[in-house]
Amino acid sequence: MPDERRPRSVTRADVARYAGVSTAVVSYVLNDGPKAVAPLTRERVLDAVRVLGYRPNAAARALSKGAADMLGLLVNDNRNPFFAELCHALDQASAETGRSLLIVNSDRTQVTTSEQIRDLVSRQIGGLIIADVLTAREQALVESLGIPAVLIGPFGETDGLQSIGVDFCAGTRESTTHLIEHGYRDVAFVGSAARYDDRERGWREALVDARLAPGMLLHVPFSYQGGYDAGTRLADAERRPRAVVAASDQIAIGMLAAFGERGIRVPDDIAIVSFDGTVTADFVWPRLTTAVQPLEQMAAAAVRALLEPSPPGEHHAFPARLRIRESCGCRPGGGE
Amino acid sequence: MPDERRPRSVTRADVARYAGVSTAVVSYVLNDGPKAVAPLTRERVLDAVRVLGYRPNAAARALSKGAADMLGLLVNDNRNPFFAELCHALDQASAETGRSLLIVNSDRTQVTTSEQIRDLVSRQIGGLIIADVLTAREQALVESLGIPAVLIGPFGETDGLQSIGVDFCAGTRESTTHLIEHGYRDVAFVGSAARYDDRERGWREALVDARLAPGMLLHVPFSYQGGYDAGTRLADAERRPRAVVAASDQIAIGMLAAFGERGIRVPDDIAIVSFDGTVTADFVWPRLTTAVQPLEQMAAAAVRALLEPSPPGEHHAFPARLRIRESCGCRPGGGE
DNA sequence: CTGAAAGCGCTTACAG
DNA sequence: CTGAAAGCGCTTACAG
Repeated sequence: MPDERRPRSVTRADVARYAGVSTAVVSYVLNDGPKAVAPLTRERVLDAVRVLGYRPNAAARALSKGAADMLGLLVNDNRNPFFAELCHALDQASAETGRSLLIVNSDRTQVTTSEQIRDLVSRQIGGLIIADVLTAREQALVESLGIPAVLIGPFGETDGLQSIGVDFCAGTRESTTHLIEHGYRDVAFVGSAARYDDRERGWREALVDARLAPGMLLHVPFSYQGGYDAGTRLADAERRPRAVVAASDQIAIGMLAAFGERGIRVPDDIAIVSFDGTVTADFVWPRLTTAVQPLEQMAAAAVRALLEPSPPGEHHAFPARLRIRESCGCRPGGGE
Repeated sequence: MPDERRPRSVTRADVARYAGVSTAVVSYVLNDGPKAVAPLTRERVLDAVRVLGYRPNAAARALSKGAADMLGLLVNDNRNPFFAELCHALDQASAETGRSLLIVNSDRTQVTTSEQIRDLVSRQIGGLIIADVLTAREQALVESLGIPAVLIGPFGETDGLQSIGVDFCAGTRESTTHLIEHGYRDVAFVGSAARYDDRERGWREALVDARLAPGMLLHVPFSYQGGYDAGTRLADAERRPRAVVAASDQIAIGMLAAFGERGIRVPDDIAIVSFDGTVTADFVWPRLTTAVQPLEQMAAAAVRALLEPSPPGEHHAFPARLRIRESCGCRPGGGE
């Protein structure tokens, strides 16, 4: 028996020969076009494919068509729970259109993001999903490359690119109002200093609506550590707020750790609401009341935006939905 | 000005023309081989590349070479924090060899894992990393495809495939022993029923070493929910154990929620150690004492195993390192 | 050290 | 409805 390892894979020509047709016809039936094929011929081809175990070579197809059945995703760090969930949703959504997702983390030191974008494009991706903040230069690069692109995540809207997000302002306003309805008058906010982020504004507006004085405002990175640091500062404040709005679940969880460490009880000593609706928020104690982002819908919209692009600059904001749990002081499932 | 969108990209032929050489020479300099090129010619080519802003077409290259500069990764669910960190490490490791990572989640209902494997291979990936449990059929498929493959994660070793993991038995044995040294005599174990998982054995051996009676044993899925359920059962047990070994951080965190909900204090009422060393373990309260898996090293080893394959069946186990924090009853950073 | 040319496996006008 | 053939942009023996 000759060397059988990595058998030269069967090619379109083999299928054509076996079925007694031209390779063109094989293409037509496999791609359902662009030409019609007689039902009987079609059956013969399909049969040959089955018998031979034929699989098209995606690279050849990509070269020929000038486009691979792949989408690119640029994300800062797929370990961040929110982005991990977003990646997953995007993988699903793009798989539903028969495309694979090439995920690239931009938090790498050896390579610039521009390099990564160029690399993605050289792989003939059909579109680029950006779940990351881009510098003006980088965005200009993306626009000049001429491939469909869409921004997704908490990065606001921008001229020149389509974008998908949620209504952060309304979401935070609602959760802040919820806290106020619990009777807390002194409501702090912990979020990022990013100017594209509307969560701070939502919090502010809710306080104004309720004619409350502005609460304590802390800017930290979007991470457990950021939340932990904020929690520490809140705990040590001369007048500790009675409630706090966290801009993300991660921040809230970091705060929980800082509070736990100091014996500060949530929600009894300080109530918390947060944003995102990641799974982890449901498995800390107390469970987090959080504004849930509809990731599946957002992901589907992002993929759609690549396949049938809208005008650049167009922004689609989905509503967040407040999920009530224990951290705000409610007793869901308790005595309702 | 004519239509400038998506300018026909500059090709190797353009570069060759501009530099006044053949396309072969362009290839030689860009790939550093297989032929040598005169220094001056080389400069001319490099210059042309710069001036024209040339980028090789990866699809053409893949077709020509029969291999894309891509590695495939099959993972059950990239949202699981441990696997999210593993994905990230693998992305880094493969990027370091100039390859992109095509990540595919197998937790999809519309498509079989075998289909996903075939799809990956049709994209001409240079190797397949499997961070997932495979059925015998699926593994046979991988082997028959003849591409380099490696199993990574808590899935043990297997004939026919190279694999990378950590020494679960020793790791758990060490953490269990640590608990015992705290004076706890009644140590439970919460893990999976998987026969490839050696963590249960490590726990058992530590108890035997200490001449302790076997503790309570619970089998649950590797998830927050699994941990939560286990925590509930532990809490409701007629004789609640004094300490528990969790097979993963996620399980431990789920247990923490169940305990928190019932007012059971950790570590005062029940001490916990877990496994994995994910970031989240450091930001719950109490912080988890956990056996850390050296993900970067494991990822690098996995990529290496693809590029210079070892004999199938070969297994490389890395040691886990116990990270002491508060959940076991220690006071790290406290009064040491 | 360099070039002309075949080939990788597809897709798709162009004829019939 | 089907086929012969050019072309996608690379790589790499094969000559010189």
